[in-house]
Amino acid sequence: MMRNSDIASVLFELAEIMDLKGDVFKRNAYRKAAQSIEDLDVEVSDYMSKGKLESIPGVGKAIARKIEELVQTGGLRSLEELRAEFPAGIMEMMKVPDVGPRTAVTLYRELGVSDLEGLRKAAEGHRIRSLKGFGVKREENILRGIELVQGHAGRMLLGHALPIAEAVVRHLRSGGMDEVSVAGSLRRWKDTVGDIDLLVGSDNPGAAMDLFTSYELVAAVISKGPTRSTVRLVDGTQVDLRAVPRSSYGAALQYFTGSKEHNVVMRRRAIQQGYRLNEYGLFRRGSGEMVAGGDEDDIYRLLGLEPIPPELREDRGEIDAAERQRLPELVREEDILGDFHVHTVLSDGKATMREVVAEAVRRGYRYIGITDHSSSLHIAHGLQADDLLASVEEARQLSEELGFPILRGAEVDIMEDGSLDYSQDILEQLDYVIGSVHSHLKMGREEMTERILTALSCKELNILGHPSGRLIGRREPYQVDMDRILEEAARTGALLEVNASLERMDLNDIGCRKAKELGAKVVLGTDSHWIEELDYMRFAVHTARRGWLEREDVVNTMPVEKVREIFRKRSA
DNA sequence: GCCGTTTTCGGCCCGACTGTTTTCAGTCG
Repeated sequence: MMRNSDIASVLFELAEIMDLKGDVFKRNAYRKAAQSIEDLDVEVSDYMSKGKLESIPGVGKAIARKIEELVQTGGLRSLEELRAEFPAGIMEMMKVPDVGPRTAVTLYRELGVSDLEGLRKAAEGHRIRSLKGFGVKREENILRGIELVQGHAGRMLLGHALPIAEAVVRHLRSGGMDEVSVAGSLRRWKDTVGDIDLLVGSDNPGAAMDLFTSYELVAAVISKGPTRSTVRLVDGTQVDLRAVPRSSYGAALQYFTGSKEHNVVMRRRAIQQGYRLNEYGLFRRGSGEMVAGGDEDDIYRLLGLEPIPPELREDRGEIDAAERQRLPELVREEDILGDFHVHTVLSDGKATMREVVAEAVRRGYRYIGITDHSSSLHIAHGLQADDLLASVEEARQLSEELGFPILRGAEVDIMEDGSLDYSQDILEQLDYVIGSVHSHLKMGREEMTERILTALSCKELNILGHPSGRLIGRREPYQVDMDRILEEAARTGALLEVNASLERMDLNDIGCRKAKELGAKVVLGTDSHWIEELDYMRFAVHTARRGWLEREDVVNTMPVEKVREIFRKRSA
C-alpha cells in the first residue's frame, strides 16, 4: 500500500535530482507537488480512482502519470534511471556549507568524488584547487565545512541559542544601536536553530558591522561586508548580522524572520496585488514607489492581512487565517499564573520547596505545583510513599505560612504495564498527578499505545508528562499512536504537558496544534531542577504559540480555584 | 513540470557575499 507520505518522498527525491540536473523550476514543481500531497487529508488513491489527480495543487499531467505508475507498480522506472546517474552520496556532500548542487556535480564529474569521505580526501590531496572555477580558498572552505558537518555542529537548542543572541543584542545596544532585533528561526521560537540571525536598523551600517565583529566573544570573522557579516563565537556558534536603513527596518524584520516558506507566499501575494516585496520595503510595481518599510505590521496590513505573529510564520495556514481576520489570539507570557512541573531537593532537584515558592512569588505567579519523582525512579531519588505524604503536609504548612497556594503533586512513573507507581490511596492525597514514561522506552507501537491508554484510564492521573518522550538530537519519540492518546485525553479530560526542558520541548508545536484540534487542553511545565530553570516557562509559552494555542487552551492561565476544579473533575 | 485578474507561452521570490572571475556563477538565507 502506497501512503501519501511514500508518494511525497518519491517526489521530494525527484526534486533533489532536478536540483543536481540544474533545473530549479522542475525542482520547485516536484517540491510543490510533494508538499501538497504530504499535506493532503485524503488518500491519493481516492483522487486517483476518481480520475482527479490533477486537481491536487501542483500536480499536472506528468506528475499524475508518475503517481499512477507508483501506485500501480510500487516503483518508478524514470527514477531508477536518474538514481543511476547520480550516486546517493552526492546529497550528503551538499550538506557541507558552500557545496551546492553545481559544485557537488562538478566534483563528481571531474574528480569522481561521490560521498563525504571522498570529498575530504580530494580536498586533503589538493585536487580541488586546480579545477576551473575553484581555488585554494574554496578548497580550504570545503575542508572546514566537512569538519563542521561531521562534528555534528548541526542545530542548536532554542534555549542555548537565545541567551547568546540576547547577549549580542545587548552588546549592539550598548554600542548605540537602538533598532536591534533577533530574527530568523530564533524569533519564531523554533525548538532548534541552525544559526543566530540578528538585524540592525541603522543609517550607519558600517559602524554596526564594526561593532558586531569587535564583540569580545567573536573567535573568527567568517565574512564581513558593508551591510552583512557573519562571525563564529568562541563556543562555535555562528551569528549573522544584517544592517538596513531605518526606513527599511520593518521590511527587513519581516524578511529575515522567515520562514522561507512563509516569505515565498508573501512575495507571491505581493506580486499578485501589484507590488514587489523585498527586505527594503513594499514597492508599487511600475512606479517603484515605496509604500511600506519602516514598520513590519504595515507590510501585512497593506497586503490585506492581519499582522502575523512570528511564531506562526511557517506557511501552515496562517496567511489564510490572517486574510480572513481569523488569527488565533495567542497565549502570552504574562497570562501565565503558575508552573506545574517542579522538582525539589526531595528527589533530584537542587532547590528546597521554600526556595521554589519564593521564586514563584518573585515571578508574580499566583500558585506553584511541586512534583517530585516517584519511588521506582531510583536514579532520581524517587520518593517513597511515606516521604511523599510527609511532604504533602510540609507543603500544606508552608502554604499556610506564606499565604501562597502550593499544589502538591508528583511526577509518577507509568510502569511497563501502564499502572502508576503509587497506590490509589496515596495518589488520592495529592492535588494532582503527572504520569510520565521513563522506562522501557523501546516498546512496540501497539504495546506503548496500550500502556499509555491504560495509564490515562486511571482517574488520578491528571497530566500526561512529556507525551512523546523525545530528546532533541539524542532520542527519537517513543513508537506510539499519538492521535489515539490525544483523542483519549480529550475525551476523558486528561491534560497534556508542554514540557519546557530544553531538549524535550514536548509536546512540540505540531503536537500542541494537534491536541487543540482534537479538543485536549495543555499545561505548561518547566520540569525545573533548580531555581533558574523556572525561567524556561517562556519556551513552553512560545511553543504553545507555535501550536496556535490561546489562553483557554492552557490551564496555566487559569486562577487556582479553576485549576483545582479541573483536577477534581478528572478524579471524580 | 506547472500554471493563468497582464499570459496556453513564458514566466516561476529576491538580494548579498565570496571566490573566482574581468562580468559572474554559485550559495545562502
